[in-house]
Amino acid sequence: MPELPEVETVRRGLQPAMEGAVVQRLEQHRPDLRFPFPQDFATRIEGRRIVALRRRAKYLLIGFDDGSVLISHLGMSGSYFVDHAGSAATPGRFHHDRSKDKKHDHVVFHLDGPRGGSRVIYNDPRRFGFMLLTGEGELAAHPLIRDLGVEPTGNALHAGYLAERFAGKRSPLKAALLDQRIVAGLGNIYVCEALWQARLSPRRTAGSLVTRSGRPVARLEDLVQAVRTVIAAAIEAGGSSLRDHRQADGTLGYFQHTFNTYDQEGMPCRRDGCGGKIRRIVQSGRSTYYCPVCQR
DNA sequence: CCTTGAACCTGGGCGC
DNA sequence: TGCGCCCAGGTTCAAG
Repeated sequence: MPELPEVETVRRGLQPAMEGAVVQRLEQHRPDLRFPFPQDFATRIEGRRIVALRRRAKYLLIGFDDGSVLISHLGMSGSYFVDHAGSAATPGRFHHDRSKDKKHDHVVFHLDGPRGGSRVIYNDPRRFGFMLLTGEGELAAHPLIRDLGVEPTGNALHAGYLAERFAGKRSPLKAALLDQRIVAGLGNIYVCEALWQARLSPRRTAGSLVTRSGRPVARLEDLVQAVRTVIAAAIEAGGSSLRDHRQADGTLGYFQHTFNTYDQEGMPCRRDGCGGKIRRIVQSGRSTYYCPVCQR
């Protein structure tokens, strides 16, 4: 589920319920996810007011009034759900569908906010996600945050930057774009989509987009534009809805309806006049989808 | 430094 | 109905 656009969608969904709210009680249903929960997790969170909900790459950052910060990563299957106390229950399918997953509700934040009480539930069947506590002062130097590359949404991502990072790299473009130390927040889906958009082959080496003197080749600009466009469109659409991904308010994201390559093996390429067929290959152990005809 | 592959964990889909 | 296999949005660690 969660690449950058999904995490951003989660952040926006949680913000109204969480910002300004006080954690009355923290409920944990197991001792760990991918890592053990922080020492005295509940004690350190209970009674604290949430002052800010931010995102860096695929990390959700929950800031408290005492300067502590909860770093939350959703792994492959993590999701948050807001249960507004006292609001009219959404009837039917949504509650019904969700109930079967209750055994994977691992953490519940009981909140008392300016707009009344609510529960924020973290669910994660595969438990690749995790939660850690750090301080505002130590955040930038935290090992998980320290080495992250630029956000794909801002001006820091430009052809000159990529040229510098790609120079001399023999690894495939696909792997280079998945490297969180270069561009932070891209994942398997959006890398495939961006490469299709830029007409670049995932198998081409990253270094092939840089001249010997270290300057960006013209097509590197296409790649920058493609990454920006794909990520912006995905955020706009509220994240993708692969399998059971839902926005925090329970509605489904719908970006999946516009995938040009991801999970489209065998389908005709959607580029006008291309006539190619989408192919699936495996690169560094993960599926890559692309059109061998128009992506070069 | 570089790269690939396995590992972590559960669930869904498919072939038999 | 069930079993076994493969696959899945991510990241880390070991080995070559």
